[in-house]
Amino acid sequence: MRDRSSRTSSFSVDTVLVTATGNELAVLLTRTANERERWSLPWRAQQAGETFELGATRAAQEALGEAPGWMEQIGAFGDGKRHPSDAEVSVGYLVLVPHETASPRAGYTWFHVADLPPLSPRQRAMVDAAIKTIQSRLDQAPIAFRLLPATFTLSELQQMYELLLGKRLHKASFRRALQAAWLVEPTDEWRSEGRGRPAQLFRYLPKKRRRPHRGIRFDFLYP
Amino acid sequence: MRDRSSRTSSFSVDTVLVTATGNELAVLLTRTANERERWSLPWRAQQAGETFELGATRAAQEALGEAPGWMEQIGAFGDGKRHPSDAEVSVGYLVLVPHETASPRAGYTWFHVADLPPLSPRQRAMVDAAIKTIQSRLDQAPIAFRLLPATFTLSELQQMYELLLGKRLHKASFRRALQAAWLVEPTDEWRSEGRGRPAQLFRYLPKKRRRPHRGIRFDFLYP
DNA sequence: TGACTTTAGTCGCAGAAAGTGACTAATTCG
DNA sequence: CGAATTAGTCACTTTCTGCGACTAAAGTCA
Repeated sequence: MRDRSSRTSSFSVDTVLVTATGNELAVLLTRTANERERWSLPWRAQQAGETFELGATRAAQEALGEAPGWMEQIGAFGDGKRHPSDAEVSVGYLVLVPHETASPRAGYTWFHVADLPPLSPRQRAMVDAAIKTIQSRLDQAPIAFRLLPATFTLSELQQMYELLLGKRLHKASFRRALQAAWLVEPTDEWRSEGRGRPAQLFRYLPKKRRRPHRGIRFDFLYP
Repeated sequence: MRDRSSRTSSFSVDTVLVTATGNELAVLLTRTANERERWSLPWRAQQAGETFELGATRAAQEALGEAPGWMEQIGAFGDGKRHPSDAEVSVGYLVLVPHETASPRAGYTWFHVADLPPLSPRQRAMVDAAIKTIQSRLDQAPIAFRLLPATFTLSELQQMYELLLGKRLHKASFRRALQAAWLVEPTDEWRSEGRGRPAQLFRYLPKKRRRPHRGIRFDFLYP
């Protein structure tokens, strides 16, 4: 009855693993085995009866050696564009990796997003969609915290936001907004980073109460 | 070799057509032909070499008789959940339909989102994702305008936002925010709707210049 | 006709939030 | 010790939002 049980399915799950290195975003790539000199996102042929999430988790785990902390589907990609597999359709996942745990297995390399090698057109579209997703969900999901270690200084957090937003932020304003949102709680640890006054370490505080936020925002990004 | 060549491909494109009727959102459904008494989203088996967008456009066109004005992919759905077709994967599209042009062809019926008939689990998930997409992108894409006719009064626009946001808005604040965003321009037409002072008609003004909007918003929706 | 109702559209104030520069605090370097 | 460096806070100004009260232009009804 199911006449394709012997073949793998005709679609793949691809992962865009993103981390932040210093002052740039980076994406994890691996060399394609069969094709000519090319790089590829970590991907996986979808197994029957396996959820997309599980497939993406496995692909990420294979690349990093550990399970990712945060994942979100960024859509289905196909449209005849080429892909390392012969899959008709690829489901893309954005995976955020804290820099501290960003030690890939052999064969995987981080590339700055501004300086990516050629990818298959379909995977290139996925990377672009992933970056767009990061920026558009920055104020709706704890993205910045998933790119930082479990504890961090407020300066590190601010730098992360500046990287993701692509603009400088004022220190006092940043901290005031952070306080109002109840997003972090202080630990009793401090870190001395060479020069200057030591900084207190904070951790992410998942929000219980939601602010019924004021106003209407007509901040259209599209024309 | 391709032992299913007589069949259509193993994935479908499904459309969640949404309109706003008075004070509720509605989704367009059609009866399934083969299965027992059930309703279904308009869907289409994906043709080789056809983009998802084109497939979604065709499905929408078949249901409405005209091309949709705005569309956005809401993701890939599968995970073993049942679907009217035997497709392993379905790509979902959100399609917005202005109420004025919302006259479906025979066999298609609008259902209020609060009162949907049973759907296949996969399509039910798509509808939920579509509604979520509408609300989360309300300030990033001209969603409200795609649910209204080409010209509209500001009161109609405000009612649309109130419907989509699920809360009342203050008239003066709404209009002030609207002015600041340069989203609409007045026409020289007025509409007298029975009682009361006639209202000026406005049209959507696609934005050229983007405001570099102030501040950081930590308005996390998720915990 | 003229008071009353209904809807459209605007004004201005009070209070909240964001932009900003200057300040204090704690550490390392020389 | 003083200069340099980074962390953290304060206070003032500007901008934005909530909101009530106002004017404007139509219909309704006695």
